[in-house]
Amino acid sequence: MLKIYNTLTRKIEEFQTLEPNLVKMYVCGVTVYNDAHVGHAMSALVFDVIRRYLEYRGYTVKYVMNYTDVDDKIINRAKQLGEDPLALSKRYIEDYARDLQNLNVLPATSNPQVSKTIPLIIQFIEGLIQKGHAYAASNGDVYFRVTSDDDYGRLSGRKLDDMQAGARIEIGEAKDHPMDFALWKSAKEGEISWESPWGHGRPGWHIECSAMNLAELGEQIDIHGGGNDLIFPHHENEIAQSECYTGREFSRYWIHNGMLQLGGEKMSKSLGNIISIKELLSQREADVMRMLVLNGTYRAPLMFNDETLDAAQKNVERLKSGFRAAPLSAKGLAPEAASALVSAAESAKANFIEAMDNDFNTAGAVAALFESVKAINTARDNGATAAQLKPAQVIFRELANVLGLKLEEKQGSGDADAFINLLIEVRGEVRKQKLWATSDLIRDRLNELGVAIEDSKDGTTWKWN
RNA sequence: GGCGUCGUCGCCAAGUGGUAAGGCAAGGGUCUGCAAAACCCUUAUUCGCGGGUUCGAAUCUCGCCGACGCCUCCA
Repeated sequence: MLKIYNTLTRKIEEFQTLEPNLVKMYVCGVTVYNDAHVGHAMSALVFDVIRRYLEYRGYTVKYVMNYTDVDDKIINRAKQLGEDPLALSKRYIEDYARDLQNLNVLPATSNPQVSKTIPLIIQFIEGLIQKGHAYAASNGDVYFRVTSDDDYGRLSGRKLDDMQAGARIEIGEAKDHPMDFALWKSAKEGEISWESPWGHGRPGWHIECSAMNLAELGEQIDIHGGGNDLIFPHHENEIAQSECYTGREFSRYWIHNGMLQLGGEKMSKSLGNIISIKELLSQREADVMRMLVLNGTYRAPLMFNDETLDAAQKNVERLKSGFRAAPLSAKGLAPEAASALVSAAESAKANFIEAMDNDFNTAGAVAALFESVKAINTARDNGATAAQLKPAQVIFRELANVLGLKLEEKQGSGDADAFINLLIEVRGEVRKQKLWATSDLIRDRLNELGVAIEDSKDGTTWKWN
């Protein structure tokens, strides 16, 4: 039985879907005006693993991740670059999609965009006004009336009275209540805008997600995800809008990932301490970033630095060792030992599922993977043939896939293989003659070129580092 | 100040009332000409501190200390 921590109730709850075997899941995507950073990667990876696991458990997952392509920051950046805002956001949408692909994140079922949801957003706002939950101000803005929603503050655990102290009203805003938030913003001169009953303008941030949710998944969804920095005000406001509009419970489960910590601080655009996904992937395999995330708790802050990345890289290397081939000359395992290997793999699988069922305990799941590796490597050391390793490796691969780990040995171009094999062969001859200095020279020089040599009783093998 | 998360081996980290998973690092060993890789063994009587509940607590409860996040755009 899958159990999930629900931010809304602050409890671990049994997971039950609205419709049998179908999970409707919405995850807040990014505002596309710049390169996505490793913090975005963490969030994307967390929800990718959740999605993969739900599918592994037999659910069909409708996975929606939006792009915010209309926003102040986009408009400002476009102005700076002298570019059309929608052209700019289109570039970064394509860019982010590539980043996600490079991180081995499965594509969403759909990626709605604000700019393509405007009519529904307007309709949504009109509905809220009709029901008395929103009002058009004199300046052309439309605001949500927070006092009209008795439940306002329920996700973040805040009371309206407590919130007022910190709230501030920007100059030019015409709110009835300081916490009222914009559903529609009137356009400034020369800004991108759409025609609406309230004049030219564009949607506020929060209404976009409510509208795209409705468009893609309907009135009620199973899981809403995002970073925990979105709990307030973004998700709070989404709940207010959606539930006031439809009169029904919006999302059953709210899942929030913790923030990536860079040098002890949260990484964010406003702090400027950013490492882009592209920078990271130019130095590390996608599996390394994924392992970093998997080895922690998705809800907790995650330390991102060279040390934690190195540790993650070693974990990845170790897991890869489980897929190494058996030597051709392997003499084979006794039947009991071979079946013990299969039981070990199946037991690891059971532990894996148990861990993942417990609020996606990926660290526990990774530990189960290490169990598999150990069993496989021990069997190989004891002389298991390729055929005997196979069943355990198949299970191991299945579990690695659920976590989205590729665990591929690095491939060279292929062109060099013949020459490397030749050098290995020559080295073999030299070793027969006990010319160790020459043999070690070849090994060292190949190592410098990224080729790792491994001698064993059964001959010499090599791989790219 | 308000809301929330969290403090477990040198480091990362699981554990959700029944007597401390896993990885890295470290030490010893097997294999090897020597390495590397892999394998085997060792490494927390103890879970921030102090009370309480219980036959029994890292796990529940109270207090304290400390870290972090949100309360303004943010994954």
